[in-house]
Amino acid sequence: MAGKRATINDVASLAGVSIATASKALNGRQDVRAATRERVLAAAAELSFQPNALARGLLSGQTRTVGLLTSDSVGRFGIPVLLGAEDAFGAGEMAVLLCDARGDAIREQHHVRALLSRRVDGLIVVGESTNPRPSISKDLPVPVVYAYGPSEDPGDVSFVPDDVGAAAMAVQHLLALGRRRIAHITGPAHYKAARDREEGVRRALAEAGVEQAGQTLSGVWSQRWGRHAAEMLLMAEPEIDAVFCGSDQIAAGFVEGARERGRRIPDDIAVVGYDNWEVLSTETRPALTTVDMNLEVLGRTAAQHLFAAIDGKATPGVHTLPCQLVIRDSTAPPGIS
Amino acid sequence: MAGKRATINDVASLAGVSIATASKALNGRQDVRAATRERVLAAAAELSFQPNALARGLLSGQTRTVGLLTSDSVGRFGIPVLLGAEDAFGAGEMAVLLCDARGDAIREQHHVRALLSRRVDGLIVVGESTNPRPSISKDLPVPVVYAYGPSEDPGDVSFVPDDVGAAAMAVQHLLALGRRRIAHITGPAHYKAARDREEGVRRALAEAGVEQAGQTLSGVWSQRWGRHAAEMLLMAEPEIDAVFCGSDQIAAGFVEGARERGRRIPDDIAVVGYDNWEVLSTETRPALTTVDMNLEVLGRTAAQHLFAAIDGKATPGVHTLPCQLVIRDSTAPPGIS
DNA sequence: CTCCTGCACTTAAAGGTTTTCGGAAACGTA
DNA sequence: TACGTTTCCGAAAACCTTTAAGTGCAGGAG
Repeated sequence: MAGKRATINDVASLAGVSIATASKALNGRQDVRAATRERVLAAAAELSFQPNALARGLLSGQTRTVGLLTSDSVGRFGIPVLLGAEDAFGAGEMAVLLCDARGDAIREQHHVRALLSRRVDGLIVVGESTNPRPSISKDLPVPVVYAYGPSEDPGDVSFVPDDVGAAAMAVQHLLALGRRRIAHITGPAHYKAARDREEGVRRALAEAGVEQAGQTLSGVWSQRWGRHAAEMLLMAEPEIDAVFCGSDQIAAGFVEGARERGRRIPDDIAVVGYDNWEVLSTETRPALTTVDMNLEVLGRTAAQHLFAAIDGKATPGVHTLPCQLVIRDSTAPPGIS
Repeated sequence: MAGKRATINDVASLAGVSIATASKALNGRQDVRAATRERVLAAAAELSFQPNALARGLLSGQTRTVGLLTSDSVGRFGIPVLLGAEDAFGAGEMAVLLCDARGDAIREQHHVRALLSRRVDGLIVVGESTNPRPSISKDLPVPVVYAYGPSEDPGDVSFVPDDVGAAAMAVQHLLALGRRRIAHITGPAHYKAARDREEGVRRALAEAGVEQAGQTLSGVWSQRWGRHAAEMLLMAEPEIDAVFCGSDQIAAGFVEGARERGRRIPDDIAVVGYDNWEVLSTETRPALTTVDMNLEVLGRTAAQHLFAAIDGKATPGVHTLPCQLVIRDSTAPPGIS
């Protein structure tokens, strides 16, 4: 802990110039003689001078700081988005002020006020699910971008993964493997993610003229439910040859349950998961074919559009970003496994 | 996006007082008449005035902001620490500026400079492992606290989980269950965490006068290694009745491998994991008895001590925080399972 | 010689808030 | 009335940086 920090004043007097000249020299302005600039730079280095971002921000009205407001403490979806955003910002010298509202609207309001008082240039709001959430953008003096969970207000800027398209892609993959008795196990129906993925399944099957094997099974997003669903499904529809699961946890549970009932994965039943949560998707046996929502890309995109919005070029609406199917052993063709 | 933001000047003129009086009224100072204070508060509410934290910080030299510097992008350990810190700060109106160095020293330096230029009041450095890391505190004008990964400099303030004690506790738990042929499978020996946990095993066994079953098996922190280790171990030491694993991933793999070889968990072999990574520890069958490092508590403690250090009351040294054994089915007494 | 131009630098203002100090009014006391 | 005390409020400085405007000087053109 050194003493008082050097100001541009100290630099100027050490270099024997005025603070205006010092400022110009440090910022690379042109009307400074090379020799003078050299002296100033040397003085700054000597004092290890760091310009005070507060003073600069006070003057310019720009803090080069954005607030990131997340609701899911556990961070399973928020973290990749955060990393993507931090990545996009890091390149441009931006900083991220992180706040966790813990799903509490009051706390969220509180955090928004605190961020505004710190004069952030913009806000990214990360939802805990893809369900639309109340807008906070009303009367806010800075632009806001919603990531993962879109705003209810279509005038806001939101970025969400294309759950419908991804589910369709997963089913098309199963169809391409020759599977025709395809079932779907997913999470609670009050999740838009569950409904969207079901919709994608329906579309892909309709397009191919194939009937879904049994009803969609809605439960929770857990491994336990996957095991339980395996029991029920294999009882009701014993001849299924493929299952698309709404999460990797469900898929891992299904694999376990199906194997206990003597089904081989992927030979008897091909399985596709969702989320590409590495600890599950790559470590289970067989490794899971699964949908990767590209959340880091989503976060980066949201950050880039926040930049644009700060510069006045907002692009209102809910933008869906494509997902990616990561193919692994759980849908390998029969001959190979 | 409203127009220009209200300043205390606007509030003062709307209330018909000077800015000094407005400031005093807003900050609850005593030498303001009640009626005047009322007028000022009403004016502030009317304009939805938010004091400019930059101006305030410029004057007071305190930004009520701390920097959190993390190295592990994946965030398995960083995130809980971050949440704990955010929790401790949130209560006191502090904000967290998040930076991810991605394990790159250059980038880290860059971030430190950026944070310093923003005049953070302090820094928390979160390591990616418990291996000691180079200090950054030298000549820094603000206090620094290290969490999870301690600083190499004993003059710094560091908080780490008590890996030795936790491993001993895990082994004592197995001994209390009557197990006497206890093996240990863990991660790479260049991790201090692996060496510490091994040391804890050694101490607990020595104290009880029990020999370890076979050599400690060092591999990687993966489920795959756990499966592989199960094969090797059951070949070399077929009569083991308990295994302490260096991570939940290894434990999950071991359970799988042991079961394939006909061992029942926990009846034949009791298993203890490490990390309490919920997706593994609660969802596997049987649910894993495991060590919880209380990382949120660690983060919160680090944050609180950073507060203290900001106030000039630093407590140098490496402080170890106790872990907690979470007992689940994988070590249930024989009769019950 | 005067005027103009361009260069290198300085002065001063601005940005929003807090705080110290001083002033004015009201009130009580002699 | 004169004076001291209390209460409430205002003027101005301070924090640090950037930038518009201005100053002084040298050299070239007329």
